[in-house]
Amino acid sequence: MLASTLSIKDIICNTACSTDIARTKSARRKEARPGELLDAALALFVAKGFAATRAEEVAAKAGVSKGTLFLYFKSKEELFEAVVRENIGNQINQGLAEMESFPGTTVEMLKFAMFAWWERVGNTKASGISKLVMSEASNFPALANFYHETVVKPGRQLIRAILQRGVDQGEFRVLNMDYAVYSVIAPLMFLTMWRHSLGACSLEAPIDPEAYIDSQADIIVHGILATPSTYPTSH
Amino acid sequence: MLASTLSIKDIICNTACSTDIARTKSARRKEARPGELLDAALALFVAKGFAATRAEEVAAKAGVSKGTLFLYFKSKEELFEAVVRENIGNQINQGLAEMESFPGTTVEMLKFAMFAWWERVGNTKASGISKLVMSEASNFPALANFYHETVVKPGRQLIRAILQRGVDQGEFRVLNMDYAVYSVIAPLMFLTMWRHSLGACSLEAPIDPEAYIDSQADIIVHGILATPSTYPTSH
DNA sequence: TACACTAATAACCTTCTGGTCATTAAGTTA
DNA sequence: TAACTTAATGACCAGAAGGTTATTAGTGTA
Repeated sequence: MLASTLSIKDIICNTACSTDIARTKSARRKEARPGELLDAALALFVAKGFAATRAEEVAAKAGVSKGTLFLYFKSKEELFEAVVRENIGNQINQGLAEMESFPGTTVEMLKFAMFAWWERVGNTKASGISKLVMSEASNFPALANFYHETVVKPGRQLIRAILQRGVDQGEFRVLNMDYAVYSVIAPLMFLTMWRHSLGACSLEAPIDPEAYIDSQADIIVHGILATPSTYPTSH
Repeated sequence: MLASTLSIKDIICNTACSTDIARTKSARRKEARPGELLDAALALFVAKGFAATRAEEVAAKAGVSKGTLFLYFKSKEELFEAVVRENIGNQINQGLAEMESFPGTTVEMLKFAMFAWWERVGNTKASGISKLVMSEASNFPALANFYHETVVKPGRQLIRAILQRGVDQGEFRVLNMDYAVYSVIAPLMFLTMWRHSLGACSLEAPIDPEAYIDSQADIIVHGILATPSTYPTSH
Protein backbone atom coordinates (compact mmCIF):
# COMPACT_ATOMS: atom_id res chain seq x y z
CA MET A 1 0.00 0.00 0.00
CA LEU A 2 1.08 3.52 -0.61
CA ALA A 3 1.08 5.84 2.34
CA SER A 4 -2.25 7.19 1.29
CA THR A 5 -3.36 7.97 4.81
CA LEU A 6 -0.25 9.94 5.63
CA SER A 7 -0.01 13.64 5.00
CA ILE A 8 2.85 14.98 2.98
CA LYS A 9 4.22 16.46 6.17
CA ASP A 10 4.47 12.98 7.66
CA ILE A 11 6.21 11.67 4.62
CA ILE A 12 8.68 14.50 4.47
CA CYS A 13 9.37 14.20 8.17
CA ASN A 14 9.90 10.46 7.94
CA THR A 15 12.28 10.67 5.06
CA ALA A 16 14.01 13.87 6.02
CA CYS A 17 14.58 13.33 9.72
CA SER A 18 16.30 10.02 9.36
CA THR A 19 19.39 10.50 7.30
CA ASP A 20 20.08 14.06 6.60
CA ILE A 21 21.36 17.43 6.85
CA ALA A 22 19.83 18.28 10.19
CA ARG A 23 21.24 21.74 10.33
CA THR A 24 19.72 23.96 12.98
CA LYS A 25 19.48 26.96 10.68
CA SER A 26 19.24 27.14 6.95
CA ALA A 27 22.28 29.14 6.07
CA ARG A 28 23.31 30.50 2.71
CA ARG A 29 25.50 27.82 1.16
CA LYS A 30 25.36 28.25 -2.56
CA GLU A 31 28.23 25.90 -3.39
CA ALA A 32 27.01 22.96 -1.33
CA ARG A 33 23.37 23.04 -2.44
CA PRO A 34 23.50 21.31 -5.80
CA GLY A 35 25.43 18.36 -4.43
CA GLU A 36 23.13 17.98 -1.47
CA LEU A 37 20.08 18.17 -3.69
CA LEU A 38 21.54 15.63 -6.10
CA ASP A 39 22.31 13.23 -3.26
CA ALA A 40 18.82 13.59 -1.84
CA ALA A 41 17.26 13.14 -5.26
CA LEU A 42 19.39 10.10 -6.02
CA ALA A 43 18.33 8.32 -2.86
CA LEU A 44 14.65 9.10 -3.35
CA PHE A 45 14.54 8.41 -7.07
CA VAL A 46 16.24 5.06 -6.59
CA ALA A 47 13.95 4.05 -3.75
CA LYS A 48 10.62 5.38 -5.00
CA GLY A 49 11.06 6.09 -8.67
CA PHE A 50 11.00 9.42 -10.48
CA ALA A 51 7.25 10.01 -10.75
CA ALA A 52 6.49 8.90 -7.19
CA THR A 53 9.05 11.26 -5.70
CA ARG A 54 7.80 14.77 -4.95
CA ALA A 55 10.08 17.69 -5.61
CA GLU A 56 9.25 18.94 -2.12
CA GLU A 57 10.47 15.66 -0.63
CA VAL A 58 13.80 16.02 -2.36
CA ALA A 59 14.13 19.56 -1.07
CA ALA A 60 13.17 18.55 2.46
CA LYS A 61 15.67 15.69 2.44
CA ALA A 62 18.34 18.14 1.37
CA GLY A 63 17.28 20.50 4.13
CA VAL A 64 15.94 23.29 1.95
CA SER A 65 12.58 24.50 0.70
CA LYS A 66 11.00 23.55 -2.58
CA GLY A 67 11.68 27.02 -3.95
CA THR A 68 15.38 26.52 -3.40
CA LEU A 69 15.34 23.30 -5.38
CA PHE A 70 14.00 25.11 -8.42
CA LEU A 71 16.60 27.79 -7.89
CA TYR A 72 19.29 25.25 -8.77
CA PHE A 73 17.46 23.03 -11.25
CA LYS A 74 15.08 24.32 -13.89
CA SER A 75 12.71 21.40 -13.58
CA LYS A 76 12.26 18.03 -11.95
CA GLU A 77 13.27 16.36 -15.20
CA GLU A 78 16.48 18.35 -15.37
CA LEU A 79 17.18 17.29 -11.81
CA PHE A 80 16.72 13.69 -12.86
CA GLU A 81 19.13 14.02 -15.74
CA ALA A 82 21.66 15.71 -13.50
CA VAL A 83 21.35 12.90 -10.96
CA VAL A 84 22.13 10.27 -13.56
CA ARG A 85 24.96 12.15 -15.22
CA GLU A 86 26.48 13.12 -11.89
CA ASN A 87 26.64 9.54 -10.71
CA ILE A 88 28.18 8.02 -13.78
CA GLY A 89 31.87 8.01 -13.17
CA ASN A 90 34.65 7.14 -15.50
CA GLN A 91 35.15 3.81 -13.76
CA ILE A 92 35.12 1.77 -16.89
CA ASN A 93 37.75 3.63 -18.82
CA GLN A 94 39.80 3.62 -15.67
CA GLY A 95 39.26 -0.11 -15.47
CA LEU A 96 40.34 -0.58 -19.08
CA ALA A 97 43.55 1.30 -18.38
CA GLU A 98 44.30 -0.80 -15.31
CA MET A 99 43.73 -3.99 -17.24
CA GLU A 100 46.38 -3.01 -19.79
CA SER A 101 49.13 -3.44 -17.26
CA PHE A 102 47.60 -6.09 -15.07
CA PRO A 103 50.36 -8.46 -13.95
CA GLY A 104 48.49 -11.63 -12.90
CA THR A 105 46.56 -14.39 -14.62
CA THR A 106 43.31 -13.66 -16.38
CA VAL A 107 41.43 -15.50 -13.65
CA GLU A 108 42.90 -13.07 -11.17
CA MET A 109 42.11 -10.21 -13.49
CA LEU A 110 38.49 -11.24 -13.81
CA LYS A 111 38.05 -11.58 -10.07
CA PHE A 112 39.85 -8.31 -9.52
CA ALA A 113 37.49 -6.59 -11.93
CA MET A 114 34.42 -7.97 -10.20
CA PHE A 115 35.56 -6.94 -6.74
CA ALA A 116 36.79 -3.60 -8.01
CA TRP A 117 33.33 -2.99 -9.43
CA TRP A 118 31.90 -3.73 -6.02
CA GLU A 119 34.20 -1.37 -4.20
CA ARG A 120 33.98 1.46 -6.71
CA VAL A 121 30.38 1.22 -7.84
CA GLY A 122 28.29 -1.44 -6.17
CA ASN A 123 29.13 -0.33 -2.67
CA THR A 124 28.73 3.41 -3.31
CA LYS A 125 25.75 5.70 -3.41
CA ALA A 126 25.86 5.48 -7.20
CA SER A 127 24.92 1.82 -7.07
CA GLY A 128 21.23 2.57 -7.47
CA ILE A 129 21.68 4.29 -10.80
CA SER A 130 21.37 1.09 -12.77
CA LYS A 131 18.07 0.26 -11.12
CA LEU A 132 16.90 3.81 -11.66
CA VAL A 133 17.85 3.92 -15.33
CA MET A 134 16.31 0.53 -16.02
CA SER A 135 13.11 1.47 -14.21
CA GLU A 136 12.77 4.76 -16.05
CA ALA A 137 14.20 3.75 -19.41
CA SER A 138 10.98 4.10 -21.33
CA ASN A 139 10.13 7.42 -19.65
CA PHE A 140 13.56 8.88 -20.46
CA PRO A 141 14.69 7.16 -23.64
CA ALA A 142 17.36 9.76 -24.39
CA LEU A 143 18.90 9.33 -20.98
CA ALA A 144 18.62 5.56 -21.26
CA ASN A 145 20.50 5.75 -24.50
CA PHE A 146 23.16 7.94 -22.93
CA TYR A 147 23.57 5.39 -20.15
CA HIS A 148 23.72 2.60 -22.66
CA GLU A 149 26.50 4.27 -24.63
CA THR A 150 28.41 5.53 -21.60
CA VAL A 151 28.16 2.63 -19.21
CA VAL A 152 26.67 -0.50 -20.70
CA LYS A 153 28.63 -0.72 -23.94
CA PRO A 154 32.03 0.15 -22.43
CA GLY A 155 31.35 -2.13 -19.49
CA ARG A 156 30.55 -5.02 -21.78
CA GLN A 157 33.63 -4.19 -23.80
CA LEU A 158 35.78 -4.32 -20.69
CA ILE A 159 34.49 -7.73 -19.68
CA ARG A 160 34.84 -8.94 -23.22
CA ALA A 161 38.45 -7.81 -23.35
CA ILE A 162 39.22 -9.70 -20.17
CA LEU A 163 37.55 -12.87 -21.40
CA GLN A 164 39.27 -12.54 -24.75
CA ARG A 165 42.64 -12.24 -23.06
CA GLY A 166 41.91 -15.44 -21.22
CA VAL A 167 41.00 -17.22 -24.42
CA ASP A 168 44.01 -15.88 -26.28
CA GLN A 169 46.34 -17.05 -23.57
CA GLY A 170 44.77 -20.48 -23.50
CA GLU A 171 43.51 -19.95 -19.97
CA PHE A 172 39.83 -19.92 -20.95
CA ARG A 173 38.08 -22.15 -23.41
CA VAL A 174 36.64 -20.67 -26.59
CA LEU A 175 33.44 -18.80 -25.78
CA ASN A 176 30.67 -17.07 -27.63
CA MET A 177 31.68 -13.65 -26.38
CA ASP A 178 28.38 -11.98 -27.26
CA TYR A 179 26.72 -13.99 -24.53
CA ALA A 180 29.57 -14.98 -22.23
CA VAL A 181 29.97 -11.38 -21.06
CA TYR A 182 26.59 -11.60 -19.39
CA SER A 183 27.83 -14.35 -17.11
CA VAL A 184 29.83 -11.64 -15.41
CA ILE A 185 27.45 -8.73 -15.84
CA ALA A 186 24.19 -10.41 -14.85
CA PRO A 187 25.21 -11.50 -11.33
CA LEU A 188 26.57 -8.04 -10.55
CA MET A 189 23.53 -6.25 -11.91
CA PHE A 190 21.25 -8.63 -10.07
CA LEU A 191 23.07 -7.87 -6.84
CA THR A 192 22.45 -4.13 -7.05
CA MET A 193 18.90 -4.53 -8.27
CA TRP A 194 18.18 -6.87 -5.40
CA ARG A 195 19.73 -4.69 -2.75
CA HIS A 196 17.75 -1.67 -3.93
CA SER A 197 14.41 -3.44 -4.18
CA LEU A 198 13.28 -6.66 -2.57
CA GLY A 199 16.44 -6.96 -0.55
CA ALA A 200 15.64 -3.69 1.17
CA CYS A 201 12.16 -4.92 2.15
CA SER A 202 12.87 -8.53 2.94
CA LEU A 203 13.22 -9.61 6.53
CA GLU A 204 15.53 -12.47 5.70
CA ALA A 205 19.30 -12.25 6.07
CA PRO A 206 20.62 -9.92 3.40
CA ILE A 207 22.97 -11.14 0.72
CA ASP A 208 26.58 -10.75 1.78
CA PRO A 209 28.06 -8.98 -1.24
CA GLU A 210 31.62 -10.22 -0.92
CA ALA A 211 30.58 -13.82 -0.40
CA TYR A 212 28.09 -13.50 -3.23
CA ILE A 213 30.63 -12.12 -5.68
CA ASP A 214 33.20 -14.66 -4.58
CA SER A 215 30.76 -17.48 -5.20
CA GLN A 216 29.66 -16.14 -8.57
CA ALA A 217 33.22 -15.53 -9.70
CA ASP A 218 34.21 -19.01 -8.63
CA ILE A 219 31.45 -20.64 -10.63
CA ILE A 220 32.07 -18.48 -13.67
CA VAL A 221 35.79 -19.15 -13.61
CA HIS A 222 35.26 -22.88 -13.36
CA GLY A 223 32.72 -22.55 -16.11
CA ILE A 224 35.04 -20.98 -18.61
CA LEU A 225 38.46 -22.42 -17.79
CA ALA A 226 40.07 -24.41 -20.58
CA THR A 227 41.48 -27.00 -18.17
CA PRO A 228 39.08 -26.73 -15.26
CA SER A 229 40.56 -29.29 -12.95
CA THR A 230 43.89 -27.47 -12.72
CA TYR A 231 42.26 -24.59 -10.92
CA PRO A 232 41.42 -25.10 -7.24
CA THR A 233 37.89 -24.83 -5.93
CA SER A 234 37.62 -21.88 -3.56
CA HIS A 235 36.96 -23.03 0.02
CA MET B 1 12.71 13.62 -21.73
CA LEU B 2 9.21 12.97 -20.70
CA ALA B 3 6.53 13.72 -23.21
CA SER B 4 5.92 17.02 -21.52
CA THR B 5 4.93 18.79 -24.69
CA LEU B 6 2.36 16.19 -25.64
CA SER B 7 -1.20 16.42 -24.49
CA ILE B 8 -2.73 13.50 -22.69
CA LYS B 9 -4.82 12.87 -25.78
CA ASP B 10 -1.66 12.33 -27.79
CA ILE B 11 -0.28 9.98 -25.21
CA ILE B 12 -3.45 7.98 -25.01
CA CYS B 13 -3.73 7.80 -28.77
CA ASN B 14 -0.13 6.69 -29.16
CA THR B 15 -0.38 3.97 -26.61
CA ALA B 16 -3.92 2.91 -27.29
CA CYS B 17 -3.99 2.82 -31.06
CA SER B 18 -1.06 0.51 -31.44
CA THR B 19 -1.85 -2.76 -29.77
CA ASP B 20 -5.38 -2.96 -28.71
CA ILE B 21 -8.92 -3.62 -28.59
CA ALA B 22 -9.91 -1.41 -31.48
CA ARG B 23 -13.56 -2.22 -31.31
CA THR B 24 -15.76 0.08 -33.33
CA LYS B 25 -18.35 0.36 -30.62
CA SER B 26 -17.97 -0.01 -26.90
CA ALA B 27 -20.39 -2.80 -26.18
CA ARG B 28 -21.49 -4.14 -22.82
CA ARG B 29 -19.02 -6.91 -21.99
CA LYS B 30 -18.95 -7.27 -18.26
CA GLU B 31 -17.06 -10.56 -18.14
CA ALA B 32 -14.24 -9.52 -20.45
CA ARG B 33 -13.54 -6.13 -18.89
CA PRO B 34 -11.44 -7.03 -15.87
CA GLY B 35 -9.07 -9.16 -17.90
CA GLU B 36 -8.67 -6.53 -20.57
CA LEU B 37 -8.04 -3.85 -17.98
CA LEU B 38 -5.51 -6.02 -16.19
CA ASP B 39 -3.64 -6.71 -19.41
CA ALA B 40 -3.58 -3.06 -20.33
CA ALA B 41 -2.44 -2.09 -16.84
CA LEU B 42 0.26 -4.75 -16.82
CA ALA B 43 1.78 -3.52 -20.05
CA LEU B 44 1.72 0.12 -19.00
CA PHE B 45 2.87 -0.43 -15.43
CA VAL B 46 5.79 -2.53 -16.62
CA ALA B 47 6.81 -0.03 -19.27
CA LYS B 48 6.26 3.25 -17.43
CA GLY B 49 5.93 2.39 -13.76
CA PHE B 50 2.93 2.70 -11.49
CA ALA B 51 3.04 6.39 -10.67
CA ALA B 52 3.81 7.49 -14.22
CA THR B 53 0.87 5.56 -15.65
CA ARG B 54 -2.44 7.45 -15.69
CA ALA B 55 -5.60 5.58 -14.91
CA GLU B 56 -7.10 7.09 -18.04
CA GLU B 57 -4.31 5.60 -20.15
CA VAL B 58 -5.03 2.15 -18.82
CA ALA B 59 -8.70 2.57 -19.60
CA ALA B 60 -7.99 3.88 -23.10
CA LYS B 61 -5.63 0.99 -23.82
CA ALA B 62 -8.35 -1.40 -22.74
CA GLY B 63 -10.83 0.41 -24.96
CA VAL B 64 -13.05 1.83 -22.23
CA SER B 65 -13.48 5.11 -20.40
CA LYS B 66 -11.87 6.02 -17.12
CA GLY B 67 -15.18 5.68 -15.34
CA THR B 68 -15.42 2.05 -16.42
CA LEU B 69 -12.01 1.32 -14.96
CA PHE B 70 -13.18 2.47 -11.54
CA LEU B 71 -16.31 0.40 -11.98
CA TYR B 72 -14.18 -2.74 -11.86
CA PHE B 73 -11.38 -1.66 -9.53
CA LYS B 74 -11.90 0.47 -6.45
CA SER B 75 -8.68 2.40 -6.88
CA LYS B 76 -5.52 2.55 -8.93
CA GLU B 77 -3.66 0.84 -6.12
CA GLU B 78 -6.12 -2.03 -6.06
CA LEU B 79 -5.66 -2.35 -9.80
CA PHE B 80 -1.93 -2.60 -9.25
CA GLU B 81 -2.29 -5.33 -6.67
CA ALA B 82 -4.67 -7.22 -8.94
CA VAL B 83 -2.19 -6.97 -11.79
CA VAL B 84 0.57 -8.51 -9.74
CA ARG B 85 -1.54 -11.24 -8.19
CA GLU B 86 -3.17 -12.09 -11.50
CA ASN B 87 0.17 -12.62 -13.21
CA ILE B 88 1.77 -14.81 -10.61
CA GLY B 89 1.09 -18.32 -11.67
CA ASN B 90 1.78 -21.51 -9.87
CA GLN B 91 4.72 -22.24 -12.13
CA ILE B 92 7.11 -22.97 -9.35
CA ASN B 93 5.09 -25.56 -7.50
CA GLN B 94 4.37 -27.12 -10.84
CA GLY B 95 8.08 -27.11 -11.52
CA LEU B 96 8.81 -28.75 -8.19
CA ALA B 97 6.34 -31.51 -8.99
CA GLU B 98 7.87 -32.11 -12.42
CA MET B 99 11.32 -32.33 -10.92
CA GLU B 100 10.24 -35.13 -8.60
CA SER B 101 9.87 -37.53 -11.48
CA PHE B 102 12.46 -36.11 -13.84
CA PRO B 103 14.18 -39.00 -15.62
CA GLY B 104 17.46 -37.50 -16.89
CA THR B 105 20.69 -36.28 -15.37
CA THR B 106 20.76 -33.25 -13.14
CA VAL B 107 22.53 -31.29 -15.84
CA GLU B 108 19.59 -31.99 -18.12
CA MET B 109 17.22 -31.13 -15.31
CA LEU B 110 18.87 -27.79 -14.71
CA LYS B 111 18.82 -26.88 -18.37
CA PHE B 112 15.24 -28.05 -18.65
CA ALA B 113 14.26 -25.85 -15.74
CA MET B 114 15.91 -22.80 -17.25
CA PHE B 115 14.28 -23.24 -20.64
CA ALA B 116 10.95 -24.13 -19.05
CA TRP B 117 11.12 -20.86 -17.16
CA TRP B 118 11.67 -19.07 -20.41
CA GLU B 119 8.73 -20.70 -22.16
CA ARG B 120 6.32 -20.45 -19.25
CA VAL B 121 7.30 -17.12 -17.72
CA GLY B 122 10.06 -15.22 -19.49
CA ASN B 123 8.38 -15.36 -22.87
CA THR B 124 4.89 -14.49 -21.64
CA LYS B 125 3.16 -11.25 -20.83
CA ALA B 126 3.82 -11.94 -17.16
CA SER B 127 7.55 -11.57 -17.70
CA GLY B 128 7.50 -7.91 -16.75
CA ILE B 129 6.16 -8.58 -13.27
CA SER B 130 9.60 -9.05 -11.77
CA LYS B 131 10.76 -5.69 -13.11
CA LEU B 132 7.55 -4.10 -11.90
CA VAL B 133 7.74 -5.54 -8.41
CA MET B 134 11.40 -4.66 -8.04
CA SER B 135 10.80 -1.12 -9.27
CA GLU B 136 7.87 -0.55 -6.94
CA ALA B 137 9.03 -2.61 -3.97
CA SER B 138 9.49 0.32 -1.63
CA ASN B 139 6.17 1.89 -2.68
CA PHE B 140 4.27 -1.36 -2.11
CA PRO B 141 6.15 -3.19 0.62
CA ALA B 142 3.26 -5.51 1.42
CA LEU B 143 2.98 -6.59 -2.19
CA ALA B 144 6.75 -6.93 -2.45
CA ASN B 145 6.64 -9.22 0.53
CA PHE B 146 3.86 -11.25 -1.02
CA TYR B 147 5.92 -11.63 -4.18
CA HIS B 148 8.95 -12.57 -2.15
CA GLU B 149 7.09 -15.31 -0.31
CA THR B 150 5.15 -16.56 -3.32
CA VAL B 151 7.73 -16.40 -6.08
CA VAL B 152 11.23 -15.63 -4.89
CA LYS B 153 11.53 -18.04 -2.00
CA PRO B 154 9.91 -21.02 -3.75
CA GLY B 155 11.89 -20.27 -6.90
CA ARG B 156 15.13 -20.26 -4.98
CA GLN B 157 14.06 -23.45 -3.26
CA LEU B 158 13.42 -25.12 -6.60
CA ILE B 159 16.86 -24.21 -7.94
CA ARG B 160 18.41 -25.25 -4.67
CA ALA B 161 16.71 -28.63 -4.83
CA ILE B 162 18.03 -29.20 -8.32
CA LEU B 163 21.57 -28.23 -7.38
CA GLN B 164 21.39 -30.36 -4.25
CA ARG B 165 20.30 -33.36 -6.27
CA GLY B 166 23.33 -32.87 -8.46
CA VAL B 167 25.62 -32.69 -5.47
CA ASP B 168 24.03 -35.72 -3.82
CA GLN B 169 24.44 -37.78 -6.94
CA GLY B 170 28.05 -36.74 -7.33
CA GLU B 171 27.30 -34.92 -10.55
CA PHE B 172 28.02 -31.46 -9.13
CA ARG B 173 30.82 -30.43 -6.82
CA VAL B 174 30.02 -29.27 -3.30
CA LEU B 175 28.63 -25.75 -3.43
CA ASN B 176 27.62 -23.04 -1.03
CA MET B 177 23.95 -23.34 -1.88
CA ASP B 178 22.99 -20.00 -0.36
CA TYR B 179 24.90 -18.28 -3.12
CA ALA B 180 25.10 -20.87 -5.88
CA VAL B 181 21.37 -20.56 -6.55
CA TYR B 182 21.94 -17.02 -7.79
CA SER B 183 24.15 -18.32 -10.60
CA VAL B 184 20.94 -19.62 -12.12
CA ILE B 185 18.54 -16.92 -10.97
CA ALA B 186 20.62 -13.85 -11.79
CA PRO B 187 21.06 -14.49 -15.52
CA LEU B 188 17.35 -15.18 -15.95
CA MET B 189 16.29 -12.14 -13.97
CA PHE B 190 18.78 -10.00 -15.84
CA LEU B 191 17.33 -11.19 -19.12
CA THR B 192 13.80 -10.05 -18.29
CA MET B 193 14.95 -6.82 -16.71
CA TRP B 194 17.00 -6.04 -19.78
CA ARG B 195 14.27 -6.84 -22.26
CA HIS B 196 11.81 -4.63 -20.42
CA SER B 197 14.12 -1.67 -20.01
CA LEU B 198 17.27 -0.80 -21.92
CA GLY B 199 16.78 -3.66 -24.34
CA ALA B 200 13.50 -2.12 -25.44
CA CYS B 201 15.17 1.23 -26.14
CA SER B 202 18.48 0.12 -27.55
CA LEU B 203 19.02 0.13 -31.27
CA GLU B 204 21.53 -2.68 -31.17
CA ALA B 205 20.65 -6.27 -31.97
CA PRO B 206 18.46 -7.59 -29.17
CA ILE B 207 19.59 -10.47 -27.01
CA ASP B 208 18.46 -13.78 -28.45
CA PRO B 209 16.86 -15.41 -25.41
CA GLU B 210 17.43 -19.04 -26.35
CA ALA B 211 21.06 -18.49 -27.26
CA TYR B 212 21.52 -16.42 -24.13
CA ILE B 213 20.05 -19.04 -21.83
CA ASP B 214 21.95 -21.78 -23.61
CA SER B 215 25.20 -19.92 -23.12
CA GLN B 216 24.50 -19.13 -19.46
CA ALA B 217 23.45 -22.69 -18.72
CA ASP B 218 26.56 -24.03 -20.40
CA ILE B 219 28.87 -21.86 -18.32
CA ILE B 220 27.01 -22.58 -15.11
CA VAL B 221 27.04 -26.31 -15.72
CA HIS B 222 30.75 -26.32 -16.45
CA GLY B 223 31.20 -24.19 -13.38
CA ILE B 224 29.58 -26.61 -10.99
CA LEU B 225 30.31 -30.02 -12.43
CA ALA B 226 32.32 -32.31 -10.19
CA THR B 227 34.31 -33.72 -13.13
CA PRO B 228 34.11 -30.92 -15.65
CA SER B 229 36.05 -32.42 -18.47
CA THR B 230 33.70 -35.37 -18.83
CA TYR B 231 30.94 -33.07 -20.01
CA PRO B 232 31.14 -31.80 -23.58
CA THR B 233 31.47 -28.11 -24.31
CA SER B 234 28.54 -26.84 -26.34
CA HIS B 235 30.65 -24.80 -28.72
C1' DT C 1 -42.93 -1.30 -29.01
C1' DA C 2 -42.74 -0.36 -24.24
C1' DC C 3 -40.32 -1.23 -20.19
C1' DA C 4 -36.79 -2.65 -17.00
C1' DC C 5 -32.09 -3.29 -16.00
C1' DT C 6 -27.45 -2.11 -15.85
C1' DA C 7 -22.89 -1.42 -18.46
C1' DA C 8 -20.71 2.46 -19.86
C1' DT C 9 -19.93 7.19 -20.23
C1' DA C 10 -18.37 12.02 -19.68
C1' DA C 11 -18.75 15.93 -17.17
C1' DC C 12 -17.53 17.19 -12.76
C1' DC C 13 -15.13 17.66 -8.22
C1' DT C 14 -11.18 17.73 -5.21
C1' DT C 15 -6.71 17.09 -4.08
C1' DC C 16 -2.15 17.21 -5.25
C1' DT C 17 2.10 19.03 -7.14
C1' DG C 18 5.36 21.18 -10.37
C1' DG C 19 6.74 25.57 -10.83
C1' DT C 20 6.68 30.97 -9.85
C1' DC C 21 7.55 35.23 -7.46
C1' DA C 22 7.25 38.86 -4.11
C1' DT C 23 9.26 39.06 0.27
C1' DT C 24 12.65 38.05 3.93
C1' DA C 25 16.91 37.75 5.89
C1' DA C 26 21.84 36.29 5.87
C1' DG C 27 26.09 37.94 4.73
C1' DT C 28 29.27 41.77 3.06
C1' DT C 29 31.22 46.15 2.44
C1' DA C 30 32.07 50.86 3.65
C1' DT D 1 25.44 50.75 11.53
C1' DA D 2 23.51 51.52 7.19
C1' DA D 3 23.21 50.18 2.62
C1' DC D 4 23.46 46.61 -0.64
C1' DT D 5 23.52 41.98 -2.69
C1' DT D 6 21.53 37.68 -3.20
C1' DA D 7 20.40 32.99 -1.05
C1' DA D 8 16.35 31.26 0.66
C1' DT D 9 11.64 31.13 1.62
C1' DG D 10 6.63 30.12 1.52
C1' DA D 11 2.42 31.67 -0.16
C1' DC D 12 0.40 31.22 -4.40
C1' DC D 13 -1.20 29.50 -9.12
C1' DA D 14 -2.55 26.51 -12.91
C1' DG D 15 -3.01 22.25 -14.62
C1' DA D 16 -3.20 17.45 -14.01
C1' DA D 17 -4.98 13.20 -12.25
C1' DG D 18 -7.60 10.15 -9.12
C1' DG D 19 -12.09 9.25 -8.19
C1' DT D 20 -17.55 10.23 -8.33
C1' DT D 21 -22.12 10.42 -10.23
C1' DA D 22 -26.00 11.80 -12.98
C1' DT D 23 -27.06 10.50 -17.44
C1' DT D 24 -26.97 7.69 -21.66
C1' DA D 25 -27.61 3.74 -24.18
C1' DG D 26 -27.18 -1.37 -25.01
C1' DT D 27 -29.76 -5.70 -24.04
C1' DG D 28 -33.35 -8.68 -22.87
C1' DT D 29 -38.37 -9.44 -22.02
C1' DA D 30 -43.45 -9.13 -22.54
